[in-house]
Amino acid sequence: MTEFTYIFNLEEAVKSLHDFEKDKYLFLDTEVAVKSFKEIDFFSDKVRLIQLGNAEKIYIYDMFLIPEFAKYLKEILEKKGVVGHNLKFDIKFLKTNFDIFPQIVFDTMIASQLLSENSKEKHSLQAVTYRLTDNNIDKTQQSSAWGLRNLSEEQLEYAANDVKVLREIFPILKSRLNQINTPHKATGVVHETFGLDNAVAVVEMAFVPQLAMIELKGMPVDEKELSSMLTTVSADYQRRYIEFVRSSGVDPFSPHKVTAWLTGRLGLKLPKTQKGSLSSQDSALRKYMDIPQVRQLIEIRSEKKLLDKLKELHSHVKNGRIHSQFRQIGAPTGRMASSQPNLQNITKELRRLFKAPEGKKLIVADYSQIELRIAAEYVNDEVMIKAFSEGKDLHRFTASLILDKSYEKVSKEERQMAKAINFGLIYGISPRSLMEYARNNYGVDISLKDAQEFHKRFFDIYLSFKRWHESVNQKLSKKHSMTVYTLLGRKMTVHRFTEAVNFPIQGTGSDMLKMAVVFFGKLKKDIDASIVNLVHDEIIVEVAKEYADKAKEILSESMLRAGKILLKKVPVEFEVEIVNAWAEK
DNA sequence: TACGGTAGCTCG
DNA sequence: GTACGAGCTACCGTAC
Repeated sequence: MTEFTYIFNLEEAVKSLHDFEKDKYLFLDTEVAVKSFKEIDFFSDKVRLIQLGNAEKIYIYDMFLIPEFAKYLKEILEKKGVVGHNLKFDIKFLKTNFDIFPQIVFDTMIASQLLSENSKEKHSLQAVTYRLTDNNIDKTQQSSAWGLRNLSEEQLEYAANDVKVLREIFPILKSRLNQINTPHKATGVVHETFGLDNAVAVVEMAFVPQLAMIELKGMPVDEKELSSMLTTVSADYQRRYIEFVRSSGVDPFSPHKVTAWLTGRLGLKLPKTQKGSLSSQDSALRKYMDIPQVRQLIEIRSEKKLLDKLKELHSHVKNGRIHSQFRQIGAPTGRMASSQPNLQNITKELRRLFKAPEGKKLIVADYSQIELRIAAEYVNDEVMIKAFSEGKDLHRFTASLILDKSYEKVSKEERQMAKAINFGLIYGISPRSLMEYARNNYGVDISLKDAQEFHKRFFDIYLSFKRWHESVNQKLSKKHSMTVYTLLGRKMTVHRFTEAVNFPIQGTGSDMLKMAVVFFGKLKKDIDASIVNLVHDEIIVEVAKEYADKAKEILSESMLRAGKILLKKVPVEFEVEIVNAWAEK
């Protein structure tokens, strides 16, 4: 049994707050009356209960009965720290229902994810509680009818219990995070309020409310243009699909029938997939592009993809905006993942549909070659650091050294090839894969012999990269696993070579982006500017026209500050532009 | 009919 | 000796 007090009287509610006067932070949870648990609507669904607790007391406030209490809660929730599980959810509802926006938070879900050594581990409150305390909490009431006039004793007991377990898991998570030494000292209000010393955790916690606001704001989209494009593409696709089936007698989306037709009727030679069946993927067909039927097949497939993406986007538009969901730690590296819809893999062609509304502008900013810069800093490669310091284009620079020609004389194609080498080789790509990678991604044909030569020359030029790979290989062959860190101190135990070399680079990139977002949130103050999308090394801000220049300045300052904290030897560069649409840079 | 795995494409 | 990290759709085999 959990001790709690259920409060549905304003006077009693206000009085109860005296018990929290001395606390620096409180434990919080909310229960929401939703129309559909499958499709939670943060704008129209209503918060029923707000549970607040400290070390001694747990109060359950019935917000259906005392809505006026919100203004008192706003006072303390925006001033004190708040501990909760998956607080992005609660923050969004507190914001839409009561205009309450807690910013000093400790999220136990995020903490658990940061500590996790196993990517398959679950991080629900139930799972985390079970792992840390062996206490198996009952979640059957979670999706009960929170809109009922009279809540049952079970419901109230359940609501209080979530706060009780928060109280138990918080100190365990905090102390485990504090046991990890991070190269940068934790500072700021989150560090001070919770006694949280882990710099990565401090950044992640400060990021939670920022992400909540990004989701609520949504990405602006030109609904009219999206609809008309959908109509046009749909008609064109149907016409071409029918024509293709009529002339070839084959369904272009049945891999089995397509490969049989390509090899049998057209006499093509096709590579095998991993499981041994014939592959008809575009990269395998590219060399047969001069055969009209093959070209038509490729075009139909690509138009179908376009059509599907248009449909997906269209289905998510609400009042001219798309409110995608972000998982804050979508990958172990700290990168986010976006879904419903994924706004992180929108093609260049479709980016023009994302337009600032009337009277607004978009600011599109992205770090330049950030992973290479991070890699140079991380392995402390003098040659690469020098090249970056001199403001050289690294792809051109690599090409000039590998091909042994002057920097100025490197052709566009040679630069493209070096780009493939730079990105591939810092992660230990093999010569064979390099050859395929260069062809598939950069349209550059090189022989296996050339690939082997370039592979060797890359490591001869960038000696620290060679030493890095050797050292990782050595450690992994000695033991089954090794622990790797980002430049901020994000930690992971890895078992494979590729993970060991990728994690610090990609992870530092996400550290940097999250820090930049946190800085922007602090610096922008009252300017009417909101982040509307994040794509790994890119920040997109929507801002009122008159503040566009100011917001651009603040965004630049934020990105620079984040970059300079993590990169001491390599200069940070980024592009920032004020635009109407999220079109090509 | 529902679910899980794979292939193939998009992005950084 | 090995590029890495995601999401979404379609297909296909398996379980109910």
